[in-house]
Amino acid sequence: MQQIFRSDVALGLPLYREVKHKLMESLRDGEWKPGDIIPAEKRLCERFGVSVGTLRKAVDELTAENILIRHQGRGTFVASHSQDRYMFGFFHIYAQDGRKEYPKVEFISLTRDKADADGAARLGVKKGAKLFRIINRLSLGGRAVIIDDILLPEQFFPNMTEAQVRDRRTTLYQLYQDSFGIGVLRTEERLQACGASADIARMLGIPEGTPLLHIIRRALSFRDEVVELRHSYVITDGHEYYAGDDNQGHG
Amino acid sequence: MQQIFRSDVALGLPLYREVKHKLMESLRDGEWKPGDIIPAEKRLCERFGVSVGTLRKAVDELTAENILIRHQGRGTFVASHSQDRYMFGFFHIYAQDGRKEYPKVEFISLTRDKADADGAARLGVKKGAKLFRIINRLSLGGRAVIIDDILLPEQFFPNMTEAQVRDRRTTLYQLYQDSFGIGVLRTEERLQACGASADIARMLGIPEGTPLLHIIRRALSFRDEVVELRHSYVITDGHEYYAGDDNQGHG
DNA sequence: CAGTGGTCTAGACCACATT
DNA sequence: ATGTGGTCTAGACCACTGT
Repeated sequence: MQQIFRSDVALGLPLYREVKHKLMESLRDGEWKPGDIIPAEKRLCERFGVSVGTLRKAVDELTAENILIRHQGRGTFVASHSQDRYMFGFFHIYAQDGRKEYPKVEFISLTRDKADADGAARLGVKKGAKLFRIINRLSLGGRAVIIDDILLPEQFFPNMTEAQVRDRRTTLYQLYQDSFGIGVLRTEERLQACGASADIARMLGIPEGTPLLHIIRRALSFRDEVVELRHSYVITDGHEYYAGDDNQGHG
Repeated sequence: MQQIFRSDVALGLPLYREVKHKLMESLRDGEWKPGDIIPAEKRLCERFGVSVGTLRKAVDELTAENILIRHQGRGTFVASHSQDRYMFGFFHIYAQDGRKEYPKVEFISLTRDKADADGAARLGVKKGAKLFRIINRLSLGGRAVIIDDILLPEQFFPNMTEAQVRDRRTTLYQLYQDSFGIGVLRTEERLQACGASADIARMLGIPEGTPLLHIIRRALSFRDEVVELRHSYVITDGHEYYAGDDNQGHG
């Protein structure tokens, strides 16, 4: 029989949404951390007092959002940042022949900065708020093609040091996760074209004013806080940004 | 009881995938046309000899792909092209303040052309194959900001006339659907930056070489044929391309 | 082998839209 | 009142993984 009394969070929400919400709470509160296995479906059914079908529908949505990952026969795991996940879900630049390659990342600088009006609006902080600023140069096929200009609200990254950023052997999102407990759940990107500024032109070795693809990415946490604002400037005479379903590949 | 004998298409496929495949066949073969209502779930269960849960899982996937649309209490319908659907699923340009607006489309030309090497490769036709070429100028907020350069394999659009294209009061995808029976199911887009060519600069009233966002879109049919190749050139000093989940909006 | 997720069933009740 | 899709259940069996 279906249970009569629902949690007070329920406001006409389907039961599976309630369950999903409770799972998200457990994730947000750190009951299960990235890489952890979560309890078996049977266990979770008992815990929430729902049937398998309902539990599965909740987990279905979380896997579709790349928050959980199921492995038949092994269990269900909390998604964790890795190089592969970065390439799969966050890095959208391909060579024009369709190949995809992990970029060589060259650290240029870590500085302290303050939010200007635009950065503050995009980050959801006050103008003048303290930020870290990371600049990286990325190479593909042995050629420098991308400058990343990354802004991080200081509050989320206490005492971040240049050594941490320079000497890491992981993606930045792994660093955020492992060293600061910041889980980047999803990103949104806005794209424009711009001419290379003097600084960017110098770092990429191209003439000032060269048309570049300008990607403005916001990275969001579990709580929908903006934890990173990244401006990427891409030379696109040999590469392209692919916008399509993750599932349907780059054919 | 679960049926023992499966169709010969089944090669270890889950039953709901078989059902999905059969639904796709009926759509492809025109048993149900865009805008039509399809039989009720109960009917389809009988027809395919499966339970509701299985049927629903098949339909779930088709709705997630925007091929079918469910309306509680009314029925399930075949997705049909409309202005709203175009804005929702295919047009990704927003004003920088986040507003979205339907562009004013100004017809410039319809000509016959032949596929060059690049176009042939992208369209999946032979070099030199006959094409129609449409050029449109799009305005947002009263300002010309986009040039669309559209290539169509002649085979899919027999006897297309300038009047059809010029005088339509619908989106092009509605025209393809209503006048040629071509259903655009999905698109994929590649983005680059380029400098405005002399032609584009003249049509947009900007200096030659101005950095533009260059969107290369392929539109695919039910059969995964490329039915349209569209080059869009966008002025992005007041607008941007938004790449994010359709569901999560442009906040 | 035991435990996990993946699929499928048969039927119930609910919410919504139309007649 | 009827018919539609939306949710939920309780239990079965399959496929895969690790011991």
